[in-house]
Amino acid sequence: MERKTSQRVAIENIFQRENRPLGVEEILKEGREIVESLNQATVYRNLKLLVEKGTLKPISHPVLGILYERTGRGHHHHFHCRICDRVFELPGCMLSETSAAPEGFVTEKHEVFLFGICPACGQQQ
Amino acid sequence: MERKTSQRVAIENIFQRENRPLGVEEILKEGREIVESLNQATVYRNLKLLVEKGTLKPISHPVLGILYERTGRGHHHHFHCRICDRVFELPGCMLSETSAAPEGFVTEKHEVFLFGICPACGQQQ
DNA sequence: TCTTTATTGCAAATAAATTTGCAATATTTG
DNA sequence: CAAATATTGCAAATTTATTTGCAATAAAGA
Repeated sequence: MERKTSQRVAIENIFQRENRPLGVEEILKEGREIVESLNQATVYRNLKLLVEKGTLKPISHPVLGILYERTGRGHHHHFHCRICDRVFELPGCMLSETSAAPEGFVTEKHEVFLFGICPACGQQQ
Repeated sequence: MERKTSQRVAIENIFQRENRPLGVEEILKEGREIVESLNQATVYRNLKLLVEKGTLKPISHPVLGILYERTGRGHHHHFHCRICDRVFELPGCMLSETSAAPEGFVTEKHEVFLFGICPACGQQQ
């Protein structure tokens, strides 16, 4: 049966706390602040389990590569801050799929990636 | 000085003819129909030159990875057909950057990827 | 607490994409 | 046409991301 290890708990907590898509490197870095021995392989293994369990799903970001985000939060877009390099989920959708493509194209789904400066970084300037 | 080899010309012609973003594999496959000896390394080397020259630019597609498209065609979105796996450029933009992100986020640019069925594949069904 | 075994850390192994060394080839210019 | 050298094909080398074998560790239940 599945065991509740400190590293597994740490990884899950990081997703809860950050509440945004995270990459392996980021998870590893933050995870080591909680469990200093945390290894890359452990992160990969737990991410795989969490994806299989349906807790997380991988997304492919055009700049940052593969990130993991929590499932079950409905359609949303992604915002990438060029200052802090964090990605945020933006709930809601301002894109009309029917008018997004010309006549003849049947749009079934879409992904929107926004780039710029997040509120936290904007204030510090 | 730069030489006009058959393989270089072939690669440039493929972009002209297809008029859509292309991946290395696709370029190699089509290129070999023109110059059968065409090698992968040659494709990579020529793509690099064309990018440096400013003729092409790489885009990172969330599903297909890195594709190359011709520069100077203004802002557009990308449509990926799940039947033929081709990517098309959709000129125009139906996304309002100001309303795309909540208060506090400063959006500087964006990328939209649409997924579905292209006109050609839609007709064949 | 003891036993079972899931999980971890580490290093080595894979996988996939891209680059590079080098001899052979082909384009360009005199 | 000959000479100079940019370019190619090929295979090996890199690079980066991810996976795996294995012995050591640590949850969980009896």
